[in-house]
Amino acid sequence: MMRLMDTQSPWLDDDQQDLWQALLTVVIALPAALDRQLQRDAGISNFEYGVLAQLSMADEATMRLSDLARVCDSTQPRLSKVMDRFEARDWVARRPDPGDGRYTLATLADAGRHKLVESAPEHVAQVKRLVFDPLSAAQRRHLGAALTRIAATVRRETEGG
Amino acid sequence: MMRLMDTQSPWLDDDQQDLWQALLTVVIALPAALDRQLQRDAGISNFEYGVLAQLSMADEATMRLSDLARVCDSTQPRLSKVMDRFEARDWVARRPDPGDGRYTLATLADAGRHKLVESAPEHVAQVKRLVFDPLSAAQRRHLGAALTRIAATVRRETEGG
DNA sequence: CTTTTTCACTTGCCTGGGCAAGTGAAAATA
DNA sequence: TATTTTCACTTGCCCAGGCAAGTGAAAAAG
Repeated sequence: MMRLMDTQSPWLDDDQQDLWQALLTVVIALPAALDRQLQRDAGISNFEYGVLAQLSMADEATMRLSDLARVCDSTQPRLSKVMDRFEARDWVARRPDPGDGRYTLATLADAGRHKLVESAPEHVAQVKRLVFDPLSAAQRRHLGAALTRIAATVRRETEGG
Repeated sequence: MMRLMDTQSPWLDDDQQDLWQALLTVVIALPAALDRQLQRDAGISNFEYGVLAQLSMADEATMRLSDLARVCDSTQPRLSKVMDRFEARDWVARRPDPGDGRYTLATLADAGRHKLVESAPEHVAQVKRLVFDPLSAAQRRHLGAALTRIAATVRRETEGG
């Protein structure tokens, strides 16, 4: 029930239903599993880890908050509050962009980089165990290609409104 | 930086990094996009939609809460609070399992089924647009296979502790 | 039969995050 | 130059969800 087979119908067919269920499990349970590991071992969330990692990869470990929000798939208020916490622990520093006072530049501080380097190995191991180990090399390639397309579509949806 | 190429290293190589970034975007931005659509059009979250859908597919539209929590990848407190809201709107009814008073049976009520049927078309259309339309038939098969493996691994992680 | 343990579920407390309104800076308009 | 609009970011209010403690029922132990 709740699904008809006609390909033109508004419903999903059986194969689509299976894919969709698997994707739902992944988008719900995978972040939860990553959060549990990082919270237990490092006291930070998966999202916070991502913010530190993105900053660390930027030139001079510095980015505008709006750019950082975009690459982290974050809203501005959410990132703003994460930066409040990070600044309180001296993991990052904020300052107005000298070129345009509307922007704010965030720079990863030593303590923040240390936190990232310290928590990375266990986190990466968890990612490998949950995502890469179950797949063959070919499956990884296919998965990467498919996810890249979906990610691009979702990003357009998010930004375009 | 933050990534070395050695396959034995604790880091991800470039291809893995790309896959991982795409997966992060999907697990973060896809639920957000689904939530926005459902919240706007139906006033419910993606998770709440999933609860209604799972119940609707069960025999007699009735399930034990613990089973429902499992198929929805939910904790028990989270599901318990969703059921509070649903019961307040007469979308579901809860009663003790006659066979074992520790379990609670949840049954989808008419109003709940109506809500599901009413909100399904736009939601399914959104899923098709964001997930299926960007992919070829072959990519869908490959994606389904890969996600099924990852989902199984994550479920084991979640249940096994 | 009584007591203890093990369940399934719920409740309370606290934090994270969404949205909408507020602030301050730069650009556009007059 | 003065005013308005646009932009990047922050703040306040509210609600969802995680965790740990609490409740009530069934099984196990005595």
